[in-house]
Amino acid sequence: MKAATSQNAVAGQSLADRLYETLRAEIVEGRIAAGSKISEPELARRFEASRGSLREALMRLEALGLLERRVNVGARVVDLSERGLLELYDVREALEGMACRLAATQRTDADLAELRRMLEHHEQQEELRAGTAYFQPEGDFDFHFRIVQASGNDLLIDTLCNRLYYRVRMYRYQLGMASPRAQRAFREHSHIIEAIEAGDGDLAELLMRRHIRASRQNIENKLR
Amino acid sequence: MKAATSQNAVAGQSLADRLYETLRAEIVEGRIAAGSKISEPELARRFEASRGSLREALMRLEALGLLERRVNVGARVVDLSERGLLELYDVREALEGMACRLAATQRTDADLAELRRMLEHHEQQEELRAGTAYFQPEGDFDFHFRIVQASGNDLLIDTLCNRLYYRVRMYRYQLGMASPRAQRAFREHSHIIEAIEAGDGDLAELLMRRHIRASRQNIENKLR
DNA sequence: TGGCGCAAGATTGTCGACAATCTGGATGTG
DNA sequence: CACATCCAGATTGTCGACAATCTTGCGCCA
Repeated sequence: MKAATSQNAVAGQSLADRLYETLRAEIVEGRIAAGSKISEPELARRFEASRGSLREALMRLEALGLLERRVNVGARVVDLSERGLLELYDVREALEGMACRLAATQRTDADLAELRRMLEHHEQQEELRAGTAYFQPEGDFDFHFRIVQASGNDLLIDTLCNRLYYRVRMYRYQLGMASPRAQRAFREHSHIIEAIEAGDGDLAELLMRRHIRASRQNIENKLR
Repeated sequence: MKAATSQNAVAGQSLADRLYETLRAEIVEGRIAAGSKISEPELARRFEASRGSLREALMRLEALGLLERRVNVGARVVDLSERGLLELYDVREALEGMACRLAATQRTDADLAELRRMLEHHEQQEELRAGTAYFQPEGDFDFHFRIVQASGNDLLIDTLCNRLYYRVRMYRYQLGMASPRAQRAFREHSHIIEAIEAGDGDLAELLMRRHIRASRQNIENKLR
């Protein structure tokens, strides 16, 4: 093993990789404001990297849909909008519905056991927090995340977990969309697992789509 | 207006943009073989560009899902597989189904007129080619393409028309999946348009999903 | 003879500099 | 006073070179 040449070197990761991950987190969490302009020289100085490596990171962020770049003008962080959030829900409804359908027939026993374990964990947390509790967003999302991975469709997994995932988190962080539908969401998750366990793809898809549509409706009501 | 500095300069396009588009076409059409390794120095010499600009094009191709890159190893064109093709159909079924549902309520009159025009055009072509005809792939895809754009959901449009589009075309070119379901596909398209015109989102989605699933089934039968 | 280690060549990652282009403010004119 | 023009500064796009890493083929040893 060689010693790391830079301070934060990780095996199998390039400098551009680390810049990409760091910037991604800063954009998702709003430390770099939505809609703000990105200055390549400024960021390069801040991270003590060359503009080339930084540009590689920026291009990956553009591919993720977190940045928009225009030739000879530069990059801007995407704007968050009510419309964009609702669009995200429609795409999730379609893709996670399909993921759920596939998971009903493609899941392994390990997938199912893991889903049950997560559900139990959520139930305990809910009991602790009693009535004031809201479904912690990360836990909810992990649940969805896990179902997608049980679908066995690599393209679907990549699209949801690598492409849309960070956009969802960005909206949650910055528009604070923690859905306060604790018991209801818990029951819906529970029914979805049952359908998956029964191998009923039609029902599993239907339930997941309803679940996501209910979230969307909940947001829509809040917004007006 | 300034004179172009390079031979093929286009306004509002960078060199990396052009390399990206050229390479994308070569990969989609199989001129650069699926699964083959990409040599940065070789391609840079071939296009008389620097490695930097070429690398930018390669990174965009990676974001498109046409290349896979590993750190310190290089880039390879993705492999085409039966499994990958079927995965693509499942994702399309979910997304185009949703696009169809949205188009039923979001379409403009211009969208509808354009869809009808395309359908008529297809009908004429089919009459000309009589029985031996097969539904020309590009025409079929343009139809799907147009419906997606009528959905009004920018995220959905981008995902299907910028991300998955080229992967679909790559499979069509290289595995030659021209579906020989001419009359049937034509009738299905016709019914889809009617559902969209009637504003019946449920039906429009159902019909589109059946349509795509039938294509998938057709491919699946052929493969065994 | 088969397998391991090592060195040479080639490839990828990173960097700093130069050229082309855009942005914003000052200036002049109707 | 409004508007078009132009210039200066800054930013982005492109390039060639150097350093780090991987691959390949050879030699050596059990």
